[in-house]
Amino acid sequence: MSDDLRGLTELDRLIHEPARLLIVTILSTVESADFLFLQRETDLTKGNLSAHLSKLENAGYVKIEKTFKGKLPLTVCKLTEAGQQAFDGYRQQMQNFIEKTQS
Amino acid sequence: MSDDLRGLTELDRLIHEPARLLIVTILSTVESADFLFLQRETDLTKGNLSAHLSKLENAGYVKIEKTFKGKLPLTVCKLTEAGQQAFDGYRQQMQNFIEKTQS
DNA sequence: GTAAACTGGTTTGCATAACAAACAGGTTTG
DNA sequence: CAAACCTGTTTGTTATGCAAACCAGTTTAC
Repeated sequence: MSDDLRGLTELDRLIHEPARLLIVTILSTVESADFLFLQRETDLTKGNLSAHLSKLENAGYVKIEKTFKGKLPLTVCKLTEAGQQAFDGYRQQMQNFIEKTQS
Repeated sequence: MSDDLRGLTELDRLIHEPARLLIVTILSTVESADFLFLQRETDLTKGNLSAHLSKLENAGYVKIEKTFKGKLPLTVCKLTEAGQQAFDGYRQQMQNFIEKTQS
């Protein structure tokens, strides 16, 4: 295979998934975000968002803190250093892909 | 959701899949390519390549012609106009995403 | 001349993953 | 105190990627 394209086979699938790419992108622009804010911003269903966040948490890309806002549960999400690096790396790979395929 | 990121939710999943993105990228650089050439270039298994090509064909992104080279079967693949447009559109969306998230 | 190995693929079976509906634990409202 | 609401999680279904197994035909070896 042409080396220029090798990167495509190494894309981080966890970041590559559009819903998670959106979540991570949003998280990269804020200090932290709570569950309902993320739901509004992403338009995902709660179930879907919950599942994606769990995957990102298991990967160590997002840190999730459960607290309370008054008496109601509050789930606060933050991109970790590893998450930020994975995001940066992904964009770098995509940038490289686009450059290599410039028409 | 911030409009800058809206595009992420509209990504063409057919192109977005890394294996197919690789196939389409290769096809965009050649007039046509036969099955075994694509297999060597992509490093996919035959089964996998066959399945991905079928999806691209069903989507109208790739045209597949079955002929013979001597007495052996020969499967020739070409990116269609629709496929080229989908590929261009995908790169445009990704380019836009990268620009909007420039750090 | 036929069995074995090879060629060029396709189909099948399985393990993951995305998605939304249903559920759950707690709280406020009437 | 029951119904509706809030903030999420779990469950069931469907689709997807993957490679092993398969298949039709061809060449090679004996």
